[in-house]
Amino acid sequence: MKNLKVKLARMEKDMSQTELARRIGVTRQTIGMVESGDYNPTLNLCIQICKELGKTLNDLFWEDNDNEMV
Amino acid sequence: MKNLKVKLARMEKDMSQTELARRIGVTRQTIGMVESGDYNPTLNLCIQICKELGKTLNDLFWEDNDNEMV
DNA sequence: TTCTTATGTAAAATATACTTGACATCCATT
DNA sequence: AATGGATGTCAAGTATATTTTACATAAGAA
Repeated sequence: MKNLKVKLARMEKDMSQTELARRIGVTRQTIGMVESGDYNPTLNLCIQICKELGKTLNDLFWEDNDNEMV
Repeated sequence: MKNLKVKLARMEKDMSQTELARRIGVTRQTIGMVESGDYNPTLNLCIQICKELGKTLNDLFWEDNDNEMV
């Protein structure tokens, strides 16, 4: 299942996968896999993504709150 | 630097490293490294630890809130 | 004392995260 | 039509997370 939350947070910042990857110091492909794959990234990678996108771990990587009521 | 938050959360549940590891399906050493090492665990491992200990990613793995005021 | 449980640590093997390089498609410009 | 930016994907290589096995110490119970 896709991680739409990362993708959305990135697009809200008007940032390309390539740009996000460059800032973090990983490859474009790695970002792609985080967003679109059944993938198991490293905690440090998650944290760096969060910080670059101004989010927290719970925001982007904690269990899906997609169907959550406000 | 140590991750005291995981260790504390585990001890609050009166659970040994071995028991936590067994429930999660990893090795005792892995739990030990998470708690006491400069270590970069996998997101899935972090999530499983959180769920077993009744905590969230932010609780146990987000930046240190140790000096946080309540 | 002896036995057991909990923990720390270390070296070698295995599994897998991440890189590198490449090719393809789609879409917006020129 | 042609160029460039953004994304998807794939195969092979490298780095590192996790396992396995093992040994050691400390503390509590029998």
